[in-house]
Amino acid sequence: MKFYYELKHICKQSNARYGVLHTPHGDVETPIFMPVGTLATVKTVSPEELYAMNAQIILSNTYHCWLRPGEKVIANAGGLHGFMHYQRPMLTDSGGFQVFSLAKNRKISEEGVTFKSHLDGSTLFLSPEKSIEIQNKLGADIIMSFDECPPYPCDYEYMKNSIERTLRWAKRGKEAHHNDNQALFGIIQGGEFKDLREYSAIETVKLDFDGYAIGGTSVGESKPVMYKMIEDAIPYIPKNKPRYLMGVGTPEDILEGVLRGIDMFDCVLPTRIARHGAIMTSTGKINIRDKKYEYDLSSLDSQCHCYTCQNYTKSYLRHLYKCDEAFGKRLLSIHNLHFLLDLTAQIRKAIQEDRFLDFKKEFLEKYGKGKPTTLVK
RNA sequence: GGGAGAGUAGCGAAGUGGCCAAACGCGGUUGACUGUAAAUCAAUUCCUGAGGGUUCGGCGGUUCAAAUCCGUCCUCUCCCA
Repeated sequence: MKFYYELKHICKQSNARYGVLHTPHGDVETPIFMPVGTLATVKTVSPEELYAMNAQIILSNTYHCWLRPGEKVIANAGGLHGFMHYQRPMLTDSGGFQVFSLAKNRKISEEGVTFKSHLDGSTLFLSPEKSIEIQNKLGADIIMSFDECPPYPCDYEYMKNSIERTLRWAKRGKEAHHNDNQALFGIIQGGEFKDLREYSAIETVKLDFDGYAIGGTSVGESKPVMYKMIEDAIPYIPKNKPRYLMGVGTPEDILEGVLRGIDMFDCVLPTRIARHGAIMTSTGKINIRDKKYEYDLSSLDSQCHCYTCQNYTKSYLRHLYKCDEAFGKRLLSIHNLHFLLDLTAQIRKAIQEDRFLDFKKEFLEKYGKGKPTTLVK
């Protein structure tokens, strides 16, 4: 079954859209948050737990799976789905983010990127073709074009050269992609430069991908800059294609993204900060380590229906955290993931009922730190 | 009864005349984390009116200066009887 996106409804109050991604492993309702499972695992959480929290699609990563265990091992097990015992839709990132996050260990050339392995120092070469080839073997439903995620801040000339090269890489990757069961998304870059964002968007769309991502976000820029990056690119992305804001994020950023017409989000934040004791709740972020929860027999969030909140107290979760128990990290990860998944579920409902703006306002008022919300349209 | 050794901040443990309010680790208290080199990193941790004040088992001494040297007492550990 071939991938396609179905736009179902645009909220009458904003650009927020409700739609469905049809993939070989099932449908995904959008807007959606995608938990990140870099090394073929959403850290500490089982597939069954992901199903239970209604995760519809998760991410994995080309670079990391390429290094360990290697794409051959994964292909041998029937791709990521078989390997991980996970049967819902999946997306793999191309390794483009590692061009940013592992910048100290890599060198970019026209041909591709030479990495010095962060594991053993060996020299590795990732090209657009190689990234696609690996992703073909990993077998995710959606794969990403190999790009350079440029640093922030970044000067204009560097950014211009970078996006031109990323466009050439996008073309090469598309030509190397020969699996009709996998959708291929292009990635729009351009940093904070409006003209470069627009140019990158226009040229990437010309290559005709199954969906479009906005990249180079959440790399240190301020929130207004990030929101502007979205606004600069969105008008050039066809309405009948899904839009994916890469590496985002926080509840506020997801709401701001949806407001501007984003359909897909992914972020390590919920799982990472859970392992570090930080918890997202309907009334704001808390840290379970804090002493004030020592005797607190309430759940993390009275509004939450996740497994953790149904069964465990803050007092107990604090104990697990302070003892560095793996079960604590798992329970906190389940909660944070559930929180963002539930947020996107509420968002979808609000959009269908043409009250997304009202929902956004109500949510942020309760969540606190309700940053200034720019109204669009 | 005889002999040897040891007592340092919440705990462990450096320091053995001035550079010591005292390394370091743990523990405690907080903060950060946005396509995961992150079960990580950072701050803080004697009291304080922030000027200082009171500390290194207790007390007394030597010295310009003591956690560090001397005397004495207390406590603990080990060995011999």
